[in-house]
Amino acid sequence: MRILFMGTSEFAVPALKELIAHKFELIGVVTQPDRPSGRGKRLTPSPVKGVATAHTIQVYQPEKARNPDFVRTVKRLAPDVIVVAAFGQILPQTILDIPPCGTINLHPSLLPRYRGAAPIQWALINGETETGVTLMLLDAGEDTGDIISADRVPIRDEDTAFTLTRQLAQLGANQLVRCLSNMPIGEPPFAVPQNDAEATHAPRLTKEIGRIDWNQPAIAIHNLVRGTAIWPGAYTFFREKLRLKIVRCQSLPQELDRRPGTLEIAERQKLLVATAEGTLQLLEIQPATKKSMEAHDFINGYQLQTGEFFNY
RNA sequence: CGCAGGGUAGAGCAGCCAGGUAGCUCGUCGGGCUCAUAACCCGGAGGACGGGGGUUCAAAUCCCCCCCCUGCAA
Repeated sequence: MRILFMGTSEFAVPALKELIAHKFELIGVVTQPDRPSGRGKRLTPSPVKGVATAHTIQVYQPEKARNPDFVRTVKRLAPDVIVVAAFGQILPQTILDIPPCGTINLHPSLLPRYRGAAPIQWALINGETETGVTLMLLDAGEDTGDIISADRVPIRDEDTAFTLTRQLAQLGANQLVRCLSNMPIGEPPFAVPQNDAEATHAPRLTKEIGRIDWNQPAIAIHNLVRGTAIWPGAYTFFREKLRLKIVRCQSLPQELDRRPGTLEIAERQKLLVATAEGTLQLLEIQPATKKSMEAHDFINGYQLQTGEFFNY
């Protein structure tokens, strides 16, 4: 079975690796073009490209998937099935029509919930206690295609976008291998339509979403920290201009009886912040321009005093 | 040539602009106080200030080159 893989980010890597490990016939890998990235704007290949080239698989990097040249290329490759995972571009119907077995997409949520670009992040931000990864047939809509299968996983309190992404990526990869191993010949796998009435949307995060509002309950802020961990991070401002990213924290039920955003140092080493409801204990902090550090070191190095506050 | 901050005791920071015996908080070691302590008091160890050159009577501080770290941006 001729498989064309399309993916870009870290989430797609386990899927590609599993396909390689199980010796599926990969006729090519499509990924986003190398982008200027990182300090100094060096041209950087996507994580998926790194894996593909390491296994000497042909790589295609169209600027636009709907580009006629690229569509012709896909036709020429004549894939039986296209597998998509975190590719980052909308595929035009002209491409979806090509593979006789359909285009299979790996989506890290329990569809129809959390359709869109940032399902893992929003599930965490919303404080969900369960999520999953869904295998579906891509259609013209955004994550609206028929569902092939889904795996559920509980979200633990210590989960962040990092841990969940890693976990769901691996689960999804296994699920994909299972599906491809049982594929019918010459036609798409069995799938059932989504219930659109239950659909919710998980749009791409923006930098502004990471800005902490201390007038929110401690639990909500803690969830924001977990959900934005990969990017943009949950941040606030200290002593007027210093941007601080909260890397790790914990929400406590106790009330500080201070204005939200006010700091309190407890037992010489605990960094507490008053919120609208409950208290947030900061465990790990990263001031802009510094490496992330323990709250304890932050208190010592910056000579923190109870009563100081965060601007927001 | 994208913008910007930084590398000073085990950790986090100050000192650098206006060169002249290296400082703060924490940790650590020893002693004391205490029923006891992560609390408090006293004392000690630990740093050729990222690397290399230069200027100077004198460089953590001024000049040049290199290495490394980080935030933003993408």
